[in-house]
Amino acid sequence: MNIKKFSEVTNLTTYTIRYYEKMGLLKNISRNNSGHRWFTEKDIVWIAFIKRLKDTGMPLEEILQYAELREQGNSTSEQRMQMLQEHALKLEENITEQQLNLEKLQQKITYYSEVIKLQ
Amino acid sequence: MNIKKFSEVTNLTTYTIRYYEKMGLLKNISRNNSGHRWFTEKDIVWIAFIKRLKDTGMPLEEILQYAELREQGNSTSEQRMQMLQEHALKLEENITEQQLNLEKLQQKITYYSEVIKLQ
DNA sequence: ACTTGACTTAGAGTTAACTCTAAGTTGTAG
DNA sequence: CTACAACTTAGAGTTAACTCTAAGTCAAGT
Repeated sequence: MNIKKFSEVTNLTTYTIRYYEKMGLLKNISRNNSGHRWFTEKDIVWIAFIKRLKDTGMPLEEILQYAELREQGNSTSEQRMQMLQEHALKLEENITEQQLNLEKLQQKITYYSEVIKLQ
Repeated sequence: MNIKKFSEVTNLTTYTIRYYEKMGLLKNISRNNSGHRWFTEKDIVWIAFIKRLKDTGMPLEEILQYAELREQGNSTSEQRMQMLQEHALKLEENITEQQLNLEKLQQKITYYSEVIKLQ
């Protein structure tokens, strides 16, 4: 598919897609015979994974490191696994923290509803 | 306490504290007789709340709106409660999403450990 | 009196992650 | 064969949230 279609499928703007390619997150994107990018299923899967890492708070620079290890093939599996393990641990901690934050907010909301009742 | 001490207590740099004041998040900070800011317990509590909103993904602009309602006194309690309710809802959704993300990452880690075992 | 160090201000600089512009090329429809 | 839309590139501009600089004031210690 062309970049327009890919941008619809991935929900990224064409700007962002080219930016990701320029910074090295997307490699070996094939081109059709008029020099335009041609994206495939594999690219969709890879972008989905990038988005998951990003949405869970991994900075693009770190995702780039992962991408570069991936580029080097199977010999880097262990390093990549380790990156994911560390990230998953941070994520777990973050979820716990957010659950506490949510509780505190709900307490404050309850407090507000008491105050409003008395007005 | 002076800004140095306040920065230690709140874990914000003095730059950030002045920035928050300049943008309107901190109002009516008192001054000592040489014109230096003088922070109190109330300011610590308020900063802690700002940080909670920020850490749960609320942009400073929105926190500023909240701060301005707060400034206007009790008549805005209902609006503030509504802001918090909407925010808490988003946070709840986000936590659910992150839990799914964590599961997916853990699946990937499991997959990696299988691959590595076979190498 | 003078140095030192913490404070003050306005405003400039930085960083991450986009987002856009300008100038040019290519493929298809009329 | 010409208009037009979609693509290409390099590089500039934007936004949020800081982060720092420069130039100055002030209080305490020697």
